[in-house]
Amino acid sequence: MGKSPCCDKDGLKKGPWTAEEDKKLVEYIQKHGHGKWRTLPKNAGLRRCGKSCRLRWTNYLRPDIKRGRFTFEEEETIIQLHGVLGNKWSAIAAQLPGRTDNEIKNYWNTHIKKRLLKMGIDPVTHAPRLDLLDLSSILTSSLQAHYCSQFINIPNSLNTNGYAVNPDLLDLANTLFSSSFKSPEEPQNVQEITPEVLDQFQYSLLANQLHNPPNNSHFLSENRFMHSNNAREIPLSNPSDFVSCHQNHIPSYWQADGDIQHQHMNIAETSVPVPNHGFDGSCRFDLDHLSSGHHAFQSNDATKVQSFGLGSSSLSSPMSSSLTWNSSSSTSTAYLGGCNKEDRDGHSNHFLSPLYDAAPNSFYVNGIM
DNA sequence: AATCGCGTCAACCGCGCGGAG
DNA sequence: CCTCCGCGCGGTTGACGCGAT
Repeated sequence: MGKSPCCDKDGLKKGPWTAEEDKKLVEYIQKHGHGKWRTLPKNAGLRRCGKSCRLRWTNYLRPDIKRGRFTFEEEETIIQLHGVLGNKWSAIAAQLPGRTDNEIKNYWNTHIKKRLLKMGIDPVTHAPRLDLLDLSSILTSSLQAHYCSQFINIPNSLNTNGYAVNPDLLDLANTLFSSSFKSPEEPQNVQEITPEVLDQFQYSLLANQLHNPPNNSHFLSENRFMHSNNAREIPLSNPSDFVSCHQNHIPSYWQADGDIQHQHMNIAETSVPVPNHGFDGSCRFDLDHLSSGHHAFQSNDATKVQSFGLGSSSLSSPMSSSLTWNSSSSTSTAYLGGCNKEDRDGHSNHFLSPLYDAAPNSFYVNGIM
C-alpha cells in the first residue's frame, strides 16, 4: 500500500533548529499541548514537518529531559537492559527517566558498543568473543587485575563462590600477566593505571557477571530491577572471601583528592602504609549511592568509622569515578569483605542498605571493585 | 596556520504498527 | 476485511568540534 508523506516537503525547512523555532514550538505546546503533530507546525507557525517537530520536542525541548553525561548507574542499566531487550531503545529509555531513546541509542553506538568490542564482548549477543578481543587491552587489564589481586582475590573468590567467570578470559589474563609482571613491590615494568584501564577492568568483571550469572532467573528477576537496577548481586558462600584488602595497604588512588579522571596513577605508588587504627573486620562495600553520598566502613571498633565516596558526581565520567577518601585522620587500613547482618566477629553492621535486607546472604558490588 | 581524521550527537528517513473509518 | 493516517521506532546521515599532524 502506498504511503503518503507525512507532510508536503515543498517549502519546509530541514536541518538544525533555530532558537526562534524552538521558542515557537515550546510556546505552542505549553499552550495547546502536544499531539496532532501533522497539523501542529502549521498552527504553531512553523515551516517544519510534524515529524521534525515531534522529534525536536521529544529529544530536546521536553522539560523533563536530563542533560549531561550518563552516570555509571545509567550506563550499567543500559547494558543490563540491552542484554535483555536488544535494540529496543524506547523500552530502555522508559527505564531511564529523562533520557531519550535517541540519546541512549547514540550513547550505545558511540561509547558502550566500542568499549564492549574492545573487551571482546559481542555487543549484539553480549557474549564473550575471543576473536574480538583486543589483546593489548587484556594485557593492560590483567596487570590491573593482578595488582588488584594483591587486595582482591578475584578468580578465587568468584569461582569458589559458584560465580562463573569466563575461564578463557581469566586464563588469558593470568597467562599474560604471569609472563610479564612479578610483584608490585618490585615492578619490572611500571604500568600506568589510567581511568581507561580501570574502565576496562571493571567492564571485564561486569561482562563476566552479565554473561555468566549464577542464576539467570534470579539475576534478571523483576525484583532485582525493582530494588536495584544499578547493583550487581553476587551470592557468596563465604562473603568475606570476596574482597579482602591487605591490611596496612590501600590503593593510593582511593585517597586521591579531587578528580582522578585527570590523574594517572602509577603502580609503584599504589600502596601506602597506613597507621593502624581500624578496619580490621569485615565491612560492607556498597556503591548503591555512589552518585551523591559517602560510604561508611564499619570497623570492629564502632568509634572508628571512615567513609569514602564520590568527590563530585557532576563531573565524573561514567566509568572513571572520582573516588575520594574522606578522612580526618589521614589514611587507614581498609579490610573489605562481605558481611552478614552481623560481621564475622559478631559486630552489628550499621550501614546495611535495604538491598542488603532484601537478600541478607548476598553481597552487592557495583563499581570498580 | 592549515589540513585531516575521528568522535559525537541532533536530525532525518523509511518502515511498521495500530486505530479509525 | 481493506485502506488510510498518525505516530513511534530504529538505522543512518551529516554538521560540527576538537585533537593530531
